[in-house]
Amino acid sequence: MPEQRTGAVTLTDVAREAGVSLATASRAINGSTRQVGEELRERVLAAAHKLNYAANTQAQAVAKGRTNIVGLLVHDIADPYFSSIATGVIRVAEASQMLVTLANTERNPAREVEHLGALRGQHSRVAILVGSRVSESAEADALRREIAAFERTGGRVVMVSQDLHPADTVALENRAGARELATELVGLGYRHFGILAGPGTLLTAHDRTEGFADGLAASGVDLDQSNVIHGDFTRDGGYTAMVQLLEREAEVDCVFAANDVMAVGAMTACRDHDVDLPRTLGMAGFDDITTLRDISPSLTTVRMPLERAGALALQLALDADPGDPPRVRTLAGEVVIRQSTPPRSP
Amino acid sequence: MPEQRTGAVTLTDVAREAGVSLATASRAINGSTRQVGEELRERVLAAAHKLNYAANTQAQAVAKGRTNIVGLLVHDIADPYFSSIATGVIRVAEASQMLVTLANTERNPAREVEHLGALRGQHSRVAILVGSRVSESAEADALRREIAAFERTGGRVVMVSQDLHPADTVALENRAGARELATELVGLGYRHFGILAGPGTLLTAHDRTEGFADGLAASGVDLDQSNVIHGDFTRDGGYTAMVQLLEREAEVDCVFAANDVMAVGAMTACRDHDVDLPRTLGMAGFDDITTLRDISPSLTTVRMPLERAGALALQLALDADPGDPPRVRTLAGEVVIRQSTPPRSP
DNA sequence: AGTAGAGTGGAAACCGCTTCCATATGGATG
DNA sequence: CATCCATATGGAAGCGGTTTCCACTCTACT
Repeated sequence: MPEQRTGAVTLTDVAREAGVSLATASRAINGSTRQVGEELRERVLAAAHKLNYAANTQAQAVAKGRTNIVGLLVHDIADPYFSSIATGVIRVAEASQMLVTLANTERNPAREVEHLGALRGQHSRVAILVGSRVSESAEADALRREIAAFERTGGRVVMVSQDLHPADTVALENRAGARELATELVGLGYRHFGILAGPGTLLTAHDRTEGFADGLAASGVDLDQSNVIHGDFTRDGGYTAMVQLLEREAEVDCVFAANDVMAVGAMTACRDHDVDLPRTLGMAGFDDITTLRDISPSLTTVRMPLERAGALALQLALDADPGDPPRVRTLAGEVVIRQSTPPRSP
Repeated sequence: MPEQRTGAVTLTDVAREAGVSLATASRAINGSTRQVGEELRERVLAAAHKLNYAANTQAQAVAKGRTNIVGLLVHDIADPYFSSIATGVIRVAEASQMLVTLANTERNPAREVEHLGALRGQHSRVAILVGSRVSESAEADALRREIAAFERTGGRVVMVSQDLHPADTVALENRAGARELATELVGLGYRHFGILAGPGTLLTAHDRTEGFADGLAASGVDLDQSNVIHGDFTRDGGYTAMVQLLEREAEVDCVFAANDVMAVGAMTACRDHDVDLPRTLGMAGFDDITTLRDISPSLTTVRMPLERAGALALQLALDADPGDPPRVRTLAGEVVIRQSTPPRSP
């Protein structure tokens, strides 16, 4: 019986069982450039299997100076936007034998910085930060410092959002998508728009709102700024903002919500207030989250390849050698017209 | 300039900067039973802050023989059932300074075992396995072995599902909830039921289906077994099963789906086939996932405290000392009648 | 004054693994 | 047959921390 501190089977146990040195056991099991003779290799593997050996990854990490950990920071994993992206990350991670550690930042930039520090302590090889950047520069500076510290340890940071940090980035084309959506909606006959804009400080929300406004302007449609309602970038935020918009009793024939989650909340608000969607009011969102498949009326939106964005983020980091300059991949959206915005005859 | 292998700031750097020994620096920063003099402690902390030191958690883990990692194994993080539970786990983990590593098992018991082995290699202090157990005993045996191996390393396993392994368990009361739901639906006037049952091998699906059938029997209502359709425990599975049920053209006035995700898919199938919910057909689900807030007609279901189940799972593990006998907490559901099952006059 | 005891600091051992380096072995070469 | 080189194996030195053990100082008590 091997002496036990933790009760775990160690490589020493395996080596003893197989009657070889520690070094040989290590080489046989976890591979290396060095060759191990056929017979010994098999003896070691048999011993490992017999003892049900699982290598201590922490010890490996300390010895090798690097890990197979990818840290994933999302605003809220229960939000389908983030869980789709996470799915993409996880898929690639599994294929590359990497472990994913997950944290919710709850849309708080300070927590994001804090968690990134934790990932640095963990010596994560990759950190993926998903979600909109903010416009406040104090937060951005703190993040920039922490990114630098993280990369100094040999890790790679990837942002899935706006391209404004010196790190690999999967940029989602918010402005162009929103702009195109606006154009199409005008083409369908809508003229009087309300916007559920999300928080002004979130760049994603801001870009989408601006892109949409641009599109309207380019089509010669006026936007009444007082019909632009700010609120949280969440389902509840959408609900609340929609209620506010309804209370204004403004003449609006179509509402654009800066993301689908808000749009879905807004649709429920409409239902609760006996607004007949889509007859009296058009509605459009952004992202094409999977939830939409079961929402009725089906929601017009801009489809973003979310799962792909997550997968791409990790691939970007894994392909890079440490020290390589940051790379940026831009993913475009595609407007999808559905039942929630039937053609209007003005 | 400290000599650099990885470029990371190490405790040695901090100690040198503060002019103290490694031991003192360790005691000052990461705490211990030992006291460190006020002046030295402050010098060390100042040095750590100045160098932006982040302790190498891998090295700590190796030295201490344990980690602050909780491994979370879910079937599919993009499924709101699992992401709600995950949210609960993450919340408690953050409060306890633990890191969460996440893996999707894709409803594959073999992958579950494999991942649990990986968590053992990671020396996770806690492993939380979320999701239905299966009835095949070969898989169950493999899992049992791996659980034993995991606990031998000092870790704690928690199941969120059925209580049939020697591990801490948060058991969700599927049978009673489904039974009560059946009773209430009969009370509302429904008599001819269809069931979208999920896979027969998944115990959760099985328990809910049986509980529901029990409830019908107790209320003196017959269930036509040919109206029990099996399918995947997913949104698509619900959609497909519902289509099959519709094609049978059986006389059914209410459908029970074994979980909400299936029910939501089934509702969409109904819409696509011009079935007028809830006028011509009642529909009920199970779980009360958050998505339901925005589904119309609102869905009758059995509310399970999912986020709480996740939180409880981790608490259970953290409260326990290694070697304590497994504890079981049972969480009951609560029937919630909504628009999808209006009263019927038979 | 002498000594026990508490409190504080540093040296060194250790955690489990990888990897550098030295050594032994065998075959090819002269 | 002696020499050289390539290669497999083992010994031992790290990796970055924690913790034990010991030395030392300072107080309190007889």
